Amino acid sequence: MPDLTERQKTILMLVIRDYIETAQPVGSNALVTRYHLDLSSATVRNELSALDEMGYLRQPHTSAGRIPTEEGYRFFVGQMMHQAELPETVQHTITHQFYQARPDVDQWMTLAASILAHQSRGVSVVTAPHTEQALFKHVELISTQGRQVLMVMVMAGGEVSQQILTLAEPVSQDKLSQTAARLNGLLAGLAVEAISALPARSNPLDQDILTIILQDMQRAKDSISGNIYTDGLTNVLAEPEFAESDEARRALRLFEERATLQDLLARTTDTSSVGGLQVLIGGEGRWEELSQCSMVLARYGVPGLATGMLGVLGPMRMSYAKTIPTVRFVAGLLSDLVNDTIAGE
Amino acid sequence: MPDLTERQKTILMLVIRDYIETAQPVGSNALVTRYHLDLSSATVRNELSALDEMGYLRQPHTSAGRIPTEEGYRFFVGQMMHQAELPETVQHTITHQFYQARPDVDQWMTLAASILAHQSRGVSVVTAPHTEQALFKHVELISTQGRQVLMVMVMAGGEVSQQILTLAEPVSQDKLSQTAARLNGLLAGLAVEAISALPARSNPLDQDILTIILQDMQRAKDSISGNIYTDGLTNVLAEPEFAESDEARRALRLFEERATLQDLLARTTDTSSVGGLQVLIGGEGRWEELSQCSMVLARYGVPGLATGMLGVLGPMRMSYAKTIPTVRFVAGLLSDLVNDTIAGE
DNA sequence: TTTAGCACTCTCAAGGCGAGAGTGCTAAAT
DNA sequence: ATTTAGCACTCTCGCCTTGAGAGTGCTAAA
Repeated sequence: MPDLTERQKTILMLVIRDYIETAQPVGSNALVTRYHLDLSSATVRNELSALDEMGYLRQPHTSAGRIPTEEGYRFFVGQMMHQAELPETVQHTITHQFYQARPDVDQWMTLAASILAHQSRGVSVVTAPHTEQALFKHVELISTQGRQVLMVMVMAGGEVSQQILTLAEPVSQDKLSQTAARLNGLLAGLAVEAISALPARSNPLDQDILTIILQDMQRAKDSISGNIYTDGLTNVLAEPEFAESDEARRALRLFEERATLQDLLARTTDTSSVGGLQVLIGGEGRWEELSQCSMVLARYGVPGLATGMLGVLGPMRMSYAKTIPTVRFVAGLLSDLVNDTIAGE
Repeated sequence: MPDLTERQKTILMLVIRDYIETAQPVGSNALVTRYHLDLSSATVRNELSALDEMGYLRQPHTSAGRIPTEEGYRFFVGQMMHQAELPETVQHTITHQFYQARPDVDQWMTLAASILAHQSRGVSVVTAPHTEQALFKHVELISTQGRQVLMVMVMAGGEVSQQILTLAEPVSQDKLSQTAARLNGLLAGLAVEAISALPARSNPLDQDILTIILQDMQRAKDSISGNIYTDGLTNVLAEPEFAESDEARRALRLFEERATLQDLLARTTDTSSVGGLQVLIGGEGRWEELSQCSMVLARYGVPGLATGMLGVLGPMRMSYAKTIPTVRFVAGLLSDLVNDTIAGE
């Protein structure tokens, strides 16, 4: 990271911008003619050589143009990170789509994934907002048929978990309602730890349901509460660097295996950093499968209460100039929505 | 469809089986040596020529081996359709996995999709069981915060729809519970038509909720109630015929656009045909995107009450011998599960 | 410090060539 | 009337060569 001269900076930025557009190695001649530089190609050549030596650029082979290294991309992203803003018209379109959708977490997530994928031409991933505390709020027990009972549990923050239980013997709806009422009175506002510390209930039905509730809350707390929404998986196949599709397969498989993906998302951003973007370039050595890819990730929501993740995966030469502001904007939008839902008003 | 001699049939079957394995055009010589036929290559050549003329086989170019036409695949599938059975050990493994999963429709669907994709090495698609009648069963209204209310509606058959509503002004949980109780009494067991025929309610809150319920039920009736589960999207990228990935992209895109996929599923199998398999070869002229693909589809569930679809997409030379029995078996399994859930006991 | 000039390197597309695989046809064999 | 052997023919595929083009690094002059 020795200091670059202003001229080196601009040249580096131009090379990367050009390569992102064309996917072709860019040479000194192309650079000076295409961007009307007030320099000769020879001068540019010297600078390129310097940037090469400093590790920002490299040549796929001798006597080809330069392409960015991971370090180069990092510089590029660092430069543009703060300046880029989404055009107002696009902002309006996106906002509009959210207000038109049904007010339902599932819809929002799907929509967010769709918008991210379309805007960035990459693969999008969104996780539902997830309560860290897992505070009990309300439970309902609805008899469906015979011994089958539908349990719907709501946690503070609006997270919902539903499940079908099979009881040992049929129980009337009345009795179920009473049980639910008792539990609601008992558990309202409690966290997992508080609930598991409670003494066992005398009523066996109450105790059974309580156990299930505890399990569900634990699960809600541990995992990125299940659903991961993705979209645009085919976009990446259109990119020339994935034409032989072998690299593409490895990256896409990562997106199919939810467990690995969860791990990646969990490790990447800690839950306190809402608002900040993270750009992961080339897997950062930790994810073999992503060695050819980049990800732009952000956390949204209300820290400490309910947060989720969203991001975009693309080739390393993805259009950061478009992806970064889009991710940032959608993250902000989702944060607002979560805020509204939690605040109520 | 002129009649084939026995010898022609066996040769045709062998050619197709071989091509499915190797993805290479198969010639007369390879055929007779690899399968120890008691014939000379010249004889086989004559038969191949005949099968070619009848439209079951074709040559990619003069003086290459033969590959099956769509008609050929249809013959192949027709022959094996009835004989193929899944090995018992595999049956047990699959059954076991279902009994280990949580008893939850969402889990079942995910699992079914995963199993289908792994077994067939293709792309799987599963839709949740879907009530055709949409009979109201129960509604719950749970105040979450301020004017936000969580509505959970259960329909006969166990289909659940949940939604967050924003009321014009805050309403207490007591009042919500009363409203829910009133509506439950009023609507229990009614179908959409009966509900929309009801006179307007005097209580404005009741009327509002009623409207929402009606919307939800209508939506549940119309669409394949939302979720479509897929898995194994990357499998298809491993197939040699999709190496240049352009064909693959078109097919996969179909799977990403849920609307189109729903349309395809809806048109393909009518809801009465539970149990029967459908094999769609080469898009059958109706789906341009699938011109290089085949799909094995089945409907599961209880006809008239709750049915869903499941299937596998693969290259036209997919392993039907494995895919068909797998799809059939999983369809049967899901039917049983739906049956259990509905019957209660 | 910048630039012009030049020799050098490397890729990439196009063309040529030979091997190999497979066919269709004809004539002999069963 | 089938089946088979033999043979000429066709087409692909991999390999090589070749020439054009793009781009570099170096040196020496501005």
